[in-house]
Amino acid sequence: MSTTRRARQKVTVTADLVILTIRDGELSVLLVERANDPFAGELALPGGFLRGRESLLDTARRELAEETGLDPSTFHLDQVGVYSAPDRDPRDPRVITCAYLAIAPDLPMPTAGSDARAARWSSVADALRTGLAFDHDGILRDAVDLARVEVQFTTVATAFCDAEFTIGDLRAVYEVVWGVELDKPNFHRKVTDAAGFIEPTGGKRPTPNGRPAALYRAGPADSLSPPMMRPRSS
Amino acid sequence: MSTTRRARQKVTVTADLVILTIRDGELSVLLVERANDPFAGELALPGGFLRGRESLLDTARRELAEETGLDPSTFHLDQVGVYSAPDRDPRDPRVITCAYLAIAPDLPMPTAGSDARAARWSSVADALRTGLAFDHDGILRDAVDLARVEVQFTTVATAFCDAEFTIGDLRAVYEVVWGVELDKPNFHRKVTDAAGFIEPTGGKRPTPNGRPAALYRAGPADSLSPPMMRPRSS
DNA sequence: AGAATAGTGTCTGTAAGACAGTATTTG
DNA sequence: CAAATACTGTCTTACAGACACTATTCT
Repeated sequence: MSTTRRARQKVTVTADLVILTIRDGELSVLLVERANDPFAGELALPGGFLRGRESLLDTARRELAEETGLDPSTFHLDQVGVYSAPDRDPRDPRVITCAYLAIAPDLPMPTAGSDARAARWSSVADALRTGLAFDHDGILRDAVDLARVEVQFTTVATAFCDAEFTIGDLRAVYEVVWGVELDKPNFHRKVTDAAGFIEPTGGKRPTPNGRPAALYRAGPADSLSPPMMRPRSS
Repeated sequence: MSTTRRARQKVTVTADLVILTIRDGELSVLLVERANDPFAGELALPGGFLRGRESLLDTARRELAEETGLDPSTFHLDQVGVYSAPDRDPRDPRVITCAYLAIAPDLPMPTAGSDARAARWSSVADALRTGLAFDHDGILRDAVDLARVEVQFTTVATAFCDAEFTIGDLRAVYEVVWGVELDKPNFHRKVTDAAGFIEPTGGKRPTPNGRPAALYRAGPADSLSPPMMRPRSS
């Protein structure tokens, strides 16, 4: 932290959110359609300006509550990183953003109780194919990469599920996030043996045609050791 | 990225550096003694203000060059994270910083050709015992945690070594960074089997009293799969 | 020769991956 | 009963960890 006064400048800071969920078997992200320039009419990640005496995490939590209408303390939020390229905002060369990754269950949204902007779910593949405003393509890619690593080493995969879920639900999370197929028997053994990952509730969920699946809830552990193994080709 | 103008504010942004190396068998960090308030006379991480049209990575690289007098392109730089608590700088509630981790070999410094500030190496343990200015204790802890993870999954451990190094040198890096003892034979087999991690130069380095060790250089791989296994109790 | 350090071989336990087989439901 | 889905058992292979052993240098 230099003490020279030379060339010190003030910049605008925002927090942007990558809210991921799984909808219809696809990894999906919450996007907003921009009402104003720059990039009016294009899709972008939700986000907002750092205000008052907030930390950036506070900003992210506040925006998350505004977008989803839900209690932000129920979400898992991780810092993805800072994006500070000088021309990422064409109207002001000095706007930097800090991106946060939020992982959510399949919500009954879009965004009851949100602010006026049109928010919608989009599959990550579509979003990257179509392209997003600013440098949000890169942010989204980085956030998805982070999510892939996080589900491997932590128990956040359960944050994609409802409060009660089956092992099949959890396996679907890994298959969608990693884009692979996993062996059902081995997955079952692995997650039931991982201490603190999931706990049986005692309940069962009927299946259309077959043996009902036991229900589980998230366990107390945060990290997984040994981690979930991702099939090679990382 | 909201388009409302309400409560938008400008803040001062800095990049702080956690430059780690191994000196005398201890994980060490480059610190500067602050000349001015706040925290005049205390030790802090080197850093400086975002200038002109730089990205924060540019700022970090520039500061790194100023502190070490070396070509910044030779260093490995990783973003640790953003620190934006509202009162982390007692004189201005709106100074946020982005911390970067740099990994360096044991340099012939302190800081030939650096700017006027008194820079010195300190062991990480001492730095955390004594305490640093601002929130730099927490930043240092986070950066060390990141380094511990990075050496596990990437080949950056070689960045702690000189251009040519022995397997014993590399093992010492892991032992110091992780604070553990590793089995020599197993470590040797593991790193020589890891594709692209290290390459033999053909040379040998004499030892004071014993068989000379073969010399290696860093290989082309960036990531290690399978990763280096860290003894349990993570 | 003996001490010291580098490097190899071999055994064992653990866990991942493949997959056969069993259990529990609906029609 | 057949079909479908959930779950269990077992075999194989890969690899981490322990550690005995060999190799090459110096005094």
